[in-house]
Amino acid sequence: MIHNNIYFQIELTARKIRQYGQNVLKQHGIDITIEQWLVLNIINENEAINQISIGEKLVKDKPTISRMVNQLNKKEFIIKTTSATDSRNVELSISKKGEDLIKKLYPIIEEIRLTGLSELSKKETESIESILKKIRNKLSD
Amino acid sequence: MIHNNIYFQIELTARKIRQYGQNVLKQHGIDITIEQWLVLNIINENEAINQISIGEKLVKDKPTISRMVNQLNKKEFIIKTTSATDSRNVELSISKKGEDLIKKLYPIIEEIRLTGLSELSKKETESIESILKKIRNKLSD
DNA sequence: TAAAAATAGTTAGCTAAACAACTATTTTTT
DNA sequence: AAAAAATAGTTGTTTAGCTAACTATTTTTA
Repeated sequence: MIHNNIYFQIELTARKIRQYGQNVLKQHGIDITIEQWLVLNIINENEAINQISIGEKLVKDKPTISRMVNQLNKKEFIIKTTSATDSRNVELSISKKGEDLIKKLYPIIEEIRLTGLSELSKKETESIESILKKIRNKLSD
Repeated sequence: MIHNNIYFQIELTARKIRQYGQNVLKQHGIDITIEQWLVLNIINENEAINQISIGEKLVKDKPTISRMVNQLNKKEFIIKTTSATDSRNVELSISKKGEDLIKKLYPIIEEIRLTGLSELSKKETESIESILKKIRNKLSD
């Protein structure tokens, strides 16, 4: 049966995590998706980063990052300018509004993380990390 | 850092699995998505099933199933009729063309499964299953 | 039995993932 | 210096997931 399939369980768990997280953000009245938060957080931690670098960190392709960055820009959480030294690159930085959101979000994101992971022992944490990595490695050979 | 986050790793692994699987299907020249295959397989194993039941098995909502079923119908892999006893329900069954595809797909799907999971020990398999379940349960409280 | 509630399915609108094709620069090669 | 290749980003298309709103039946209940 399908439910015994590990692939299915991984995908299902990923969906549940996203659903749960999105729901908590909604309850707090926050207009951002989990994925957009990941991007915003990276921009906050890396001054003048470009989109390719964000893609490398999140393992996502150029169009996906491009669209998410444009969402964040439209919502005025970030500032997007063209690099003065290489006009192919954009330089992304966080806005005041973005900083405020980040501050508001930190405890909420932490709450989301703790909710799902709080009861995992150190051993279980290490175990799932290594098994997931093993699966990814086999699929990348 | 983001890569140490278990949620991120689960989501990343789910994406890798889908990418890898989709790629193998493409290499075999097969015009179906992984998700559509899951639906097709359930229809193959459950005569006259309706869409709600498929949704329950795959833990997906009505619109998602509706669209996937319509794709399969358009590609003529299934036959979709209205139930004679309750016209709210559809009755889905596999077509000859769908049966042929299923037969062709079984070894390919098995190959995809084996590729990622072959080096997991029985203990690792049980371990990841129980940890993923634990996470899902905590998120559903 | 008539009204209300539940059920099955569809449609619309949004985000994200993946791919291909494209523009516009910058760098490398010859 | 001119041509070719590489790089950064955007746009278009398709599929899937999610929510909300909708139609059309069937079942419940008052």
